[in-house]
Amino acid sequence: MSRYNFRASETRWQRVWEERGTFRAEIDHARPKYYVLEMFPYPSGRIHMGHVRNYTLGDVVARLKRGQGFNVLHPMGWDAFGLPAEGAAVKRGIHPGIWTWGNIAEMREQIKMMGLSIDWSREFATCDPAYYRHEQAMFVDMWERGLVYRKESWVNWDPVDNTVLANEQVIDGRGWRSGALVERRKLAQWFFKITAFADELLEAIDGLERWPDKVRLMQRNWIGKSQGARVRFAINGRDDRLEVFTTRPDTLFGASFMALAPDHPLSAELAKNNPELAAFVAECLRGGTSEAQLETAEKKGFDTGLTCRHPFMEGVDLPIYVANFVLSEYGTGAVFGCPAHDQRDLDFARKYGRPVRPVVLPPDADPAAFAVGEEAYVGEGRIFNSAFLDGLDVESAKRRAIEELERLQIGSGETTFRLRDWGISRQRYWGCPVPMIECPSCGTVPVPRDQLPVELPEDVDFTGAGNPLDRHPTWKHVACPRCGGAAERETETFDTFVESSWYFARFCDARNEALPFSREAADYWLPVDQYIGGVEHAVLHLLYSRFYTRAMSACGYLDLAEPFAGLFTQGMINHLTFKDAKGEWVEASKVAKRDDGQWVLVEDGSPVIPGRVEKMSKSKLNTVDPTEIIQGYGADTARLFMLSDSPPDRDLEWTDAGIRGAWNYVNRLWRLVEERLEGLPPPGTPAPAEGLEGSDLELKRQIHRTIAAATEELERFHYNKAVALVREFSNGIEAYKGANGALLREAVETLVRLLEPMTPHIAEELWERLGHATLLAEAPWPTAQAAWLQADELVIGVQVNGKRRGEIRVARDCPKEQVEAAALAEDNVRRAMEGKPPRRVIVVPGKIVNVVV
RNA sequence: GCCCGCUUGGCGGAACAGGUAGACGCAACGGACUUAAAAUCCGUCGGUCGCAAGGCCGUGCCGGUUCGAGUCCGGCAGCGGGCACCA
Repeated sequence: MSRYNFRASETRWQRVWEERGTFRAEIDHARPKYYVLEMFPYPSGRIHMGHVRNYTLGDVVARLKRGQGFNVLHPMGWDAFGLPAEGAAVKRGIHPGIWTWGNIAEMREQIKMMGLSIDWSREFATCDPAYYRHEQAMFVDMWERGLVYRKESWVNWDPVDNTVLANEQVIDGRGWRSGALVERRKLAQWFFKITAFADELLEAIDGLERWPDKVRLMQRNWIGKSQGARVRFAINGRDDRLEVFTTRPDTLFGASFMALAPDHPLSAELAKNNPELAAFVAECLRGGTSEAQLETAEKKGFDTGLTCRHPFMEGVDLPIYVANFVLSEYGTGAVFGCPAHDQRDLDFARKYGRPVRPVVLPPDADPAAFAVGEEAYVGEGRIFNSAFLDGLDVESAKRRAIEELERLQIGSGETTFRLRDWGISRQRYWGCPVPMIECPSCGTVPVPRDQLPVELPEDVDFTGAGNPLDRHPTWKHVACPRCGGAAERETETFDTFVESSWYFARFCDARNEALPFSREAADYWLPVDQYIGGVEHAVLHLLYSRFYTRAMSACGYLDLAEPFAGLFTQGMINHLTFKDAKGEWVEASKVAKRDDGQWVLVEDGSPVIPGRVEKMSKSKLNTVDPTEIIQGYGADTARLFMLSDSPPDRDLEWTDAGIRGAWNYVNRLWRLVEERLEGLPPPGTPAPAEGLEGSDLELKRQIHRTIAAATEELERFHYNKAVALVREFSNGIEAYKGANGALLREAVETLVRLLEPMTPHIAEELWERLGHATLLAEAPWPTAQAAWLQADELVIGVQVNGKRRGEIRVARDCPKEQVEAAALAEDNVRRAMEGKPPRRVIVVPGKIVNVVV
């Protein structure tokens, strides 16, 4: 008997699938389509275990759906723009493009080792002008439709590197690379008008039924809709008014001060003639925006000396402060403070001696005695101390207050969102150039479509500081497309999230030169039926894509609101970490456990200390290289390990024992089939369908029960349970001692067929060994026959007073009375009843009997 | 601080919608085969008492609902994640 040679088998079947074009997808209106997509990789150079898990999960879906008769689209490509390429250019003097394309070539080979059922003919990289030219064209379309605009906005500016930093790149107020103190600067930036869809993006979340609740909730919070009112306060001694947004118009009678953001226009105006205020404003603006700083920052205010009139209370004036806790970007950049019912306002009021006037009375509180101490009251209650609002509950009072504001024409109901427009300008080289030209006489002019793409110049030097495109001697100098005069090209590039916001649509028609994709292809393939990736993209990428799809629809490229009908977020891969005696991280792959349980460094036997199980990361030296695993054990083993044990949405702990467990099963499967080949009738022999009894009947039932249950678990992403079912089925086949060859063939073929989505190579190999001339990857998925799904005898537990005391065997359709009688007659049950008569007997058909004495 | 999720053997995890807790696997232990090792095969495997039959305890902790709770309800603790001067 031969031993399974995974190396030969895996390369062979990968070649066969490729040569036959087994996984090529074409539009076919005769079949239902199914689009499976995993979040495409950034070409860093090596695949990691997270990729292996991600693509294994996707491949199970793709192969299952293909078996079930769907026309499956399962593509792969490269999210190829990004900062690491520029980092490599600075560090090693390689052009970002060369570095990126080299990495793609390597990673493609690594991914291909996994034996995924991918249509490689649709592969593309987003750094290819053939891709980003369409992005530029769409950008111009969106600009023309008002979905793109340019405006001054505050950014994190690194004064050493001369570049904008994303919030994530500011660590403790300093640039992540230069270490320089980050400044807040106002800069003209390009924006996508995502807020135009804020309400729609929020409402549509309800319809994303096949998305995880967690992600839907995170998006809801991110969009952050608040309903309230805009109130215009009259300023004493001035003609203009101070506009404020509040979600609590019901507490207006509790107002005791006003607060402006440091960069509010009024703050700036007043600071001009007030050096002290100017210094205060500067101090606030300098303060970092990092979370830690905000958390510890003390509430500080500066009294401007100005006052507002209370909108409802004659003769009551409210002092106007500039305060460090007010955000200029949210609402109107100004607030009214109601200390009794807002903790932050209370802290401020206590510090600056402002009155605290409660206006919401908690249920059962005494209006005469109720006072606010160190904690603001934010709960429900009745309004008091509030003239015409007195006696109303909070919600009614909000409505009533808004009515009054509208009647007096000093305010109105308003909805605000936390969501901001998406700033996409990056002062970087390795990204898609913004296809715009600034002309001194014509203003902003888009690059004409026939001149697209605006390609990146090749001859660029990388020093790491500033924007190479801006420093390029000639690239930005162009003639204005409108007037022909001297003009300047935009030297910024897009945020790389723009590329990933529409790549799923490009896969539908990846070779299209004239268009990003044809309407026909998009209409046929989209939306993505099943999208799979890490939860770290729950907000950014998944929200941007939802916006971008709507924007593409607005421009007529397709007619679709939601790009991803189903979303699955996989867990991370964790691994044990190790440190040496000095407390330095030790590479987990160079460590082994001695027989006495001590962990040691393999090369010199020196002891190491195992630490926590943590997410695989380079810094903790606990990564495992997937290619080494695939070369050592085979892709099927690696895939099976990814699917066994841990549910796919939970974190998976990498263990050597686990990979050996998968390896052992692959080999056991091989033996299982090989040892039985001789006794099998030729392929195509009809499966026995009647007259079965004993172990034959048992096996027949297990075949169909396993088909039914495994299919269901596979469809529900319960891959660990599907693996368990299949293993149980293997155990069943191994235990079968009968001689029915046709039945055994049915069992073995079913086993192999069920395993194909998980371990496709060995399944394909065994399918051939079983005498088939056609490919398993093209074979239909088996159907469970209802007749074999139920046993005719059941084992039922019997409880006495809720404690399990025994069990009885009864026929499936045994009437209740007989079940009851059998239960009461059971020895152990009678003993537990201690001769007492049953007071009550509960019979749950097919499940349990409970005798109450 | 606010919001969400999780907590079951030595370990990963099963238990569909309240109905036999611990499927399947890993590890461990005992045995067979073998000169030996690996591989393979057979068996044991929540704790505890018992020769056994079987008993008692057991799903983070406290309480409740129910004939019956890992599952539902209330409270608490621990762990993980998201958001965070958002007015």
